[in-house]
Amino acid sequence: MEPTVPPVELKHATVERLMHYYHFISEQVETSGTETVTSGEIAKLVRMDDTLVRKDLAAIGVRGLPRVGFRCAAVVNAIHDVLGFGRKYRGVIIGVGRMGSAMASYKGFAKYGLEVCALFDLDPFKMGLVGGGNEILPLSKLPEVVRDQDVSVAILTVPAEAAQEVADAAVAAGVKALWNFASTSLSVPDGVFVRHEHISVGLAELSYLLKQSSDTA
Amino acid sequence: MEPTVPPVELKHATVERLMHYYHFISEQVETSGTETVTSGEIAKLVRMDDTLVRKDLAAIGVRGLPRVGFRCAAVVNAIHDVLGFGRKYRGVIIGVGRMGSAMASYKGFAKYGLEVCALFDLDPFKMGLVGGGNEILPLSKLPEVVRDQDVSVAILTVPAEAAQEVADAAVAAGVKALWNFASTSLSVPDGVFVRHEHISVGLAELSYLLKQSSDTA
DNA sequence: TAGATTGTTAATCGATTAACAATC
DNA sequence: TAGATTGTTAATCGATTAACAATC
Repeated sequence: MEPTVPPVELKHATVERLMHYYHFISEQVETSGTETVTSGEIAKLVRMDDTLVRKDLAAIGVRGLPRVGFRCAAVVNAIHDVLGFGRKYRGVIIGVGRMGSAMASYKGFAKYGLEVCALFDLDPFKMGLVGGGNEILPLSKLPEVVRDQDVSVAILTVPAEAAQEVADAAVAAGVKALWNFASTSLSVPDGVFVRHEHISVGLAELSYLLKQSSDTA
Repeated sequence: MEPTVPPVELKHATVERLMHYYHFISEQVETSGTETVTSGEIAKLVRMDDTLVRKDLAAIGVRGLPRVGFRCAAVVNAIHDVLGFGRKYRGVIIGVGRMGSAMASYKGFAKYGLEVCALFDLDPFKMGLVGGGNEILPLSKLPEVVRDQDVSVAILTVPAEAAQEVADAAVAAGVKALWNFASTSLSVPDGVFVRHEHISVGLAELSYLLKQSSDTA
């Protein structure tokens, strides 16, 4: 039996838009139990053109019905499948400071397939402490854990100064992707994916926005 | 005296790229003390075309020198000025759970002009506790604080279910921008800026990436 | 049926890249 | 001077939007 979802190559921006639809439609279904949604409705709420919504949905193989729209469940399932939320993959958190601790006890990762299976820190005084059900290990154990538990992702919540060093260790240990929460650039070999979650980009946008509005005012 | 930096309207993507240059050049200066940098060098490290780098720098009024490149200090200062990092503005954190606590004690906001001046929570048992030097207040105090301390930004670190309600309260209290860390969409009136810091978008990208690479393998 | 909404092709728009003269 | 690098115009590319026939 063929999969309902065709193989697709999605752009970064498309993934972001799909997540937007995903949230929006899931919320709609939860709160008002709607069965169907039109591209126009989605477009209005996410403030974009309805054609683009239809294009995006067509790209992931969802078909709508004229006069009716799209089945909410079909859209949500298609996004779920295309983005691979049903697959399980494992990650480790490196750097158990405030941010790392918060991440370690966050329960929302599993919904998208990510299981955090170990915590690491550079500080020897933290060894053995427990966060979110996992013991904190020394970085020297990283290669072993990555290999034995088939870890794909290293979540970096270390200070900016330590980020490159830790990234190198994670890459050497064999992770396929880095999820970087440190405010710094990282250089990694080709083939390793890096997702930067720079809080400073958000800050920059806010700062710029407020400057603009005060300039205009 | 005219400002050295012309008034500019920057796109979201441009702000993001500028931050990338900003980090990269600052790091270079710190570690190797370089005085100048060429568009080609920047381009290589941030993996884009050098023409685009020159366009971006031209847009914020930085001029380079043929055969030499751009003065690092000039670039960093121009970005600093255009994005308004020198201006002070105030924010409040609403929702002092793990994430909110981590944010409350984060020292990196000031570098970009943001000062966190108050914490709020819905939980009456948290009232009076202190995080990052600020006492936790009930949400009922929000309008007063926003007015008296000229608060521009509300940082939302509440659970997704509470996000819309809290957003409404913040907008009613008069903030100009919301910085949303809850995994949910928000609807706000026109004129209020929302920056979503959806961790689930990052998760979606990782999930999709790992799915793709396992499909190809 | 009539009409709203889809799916898709064509047109537009903007962003990126190529090319190259100007310049230090 | 020779040549590397800038600044900028022109060309390309891709993404968004408009238009509209197909369809339920």
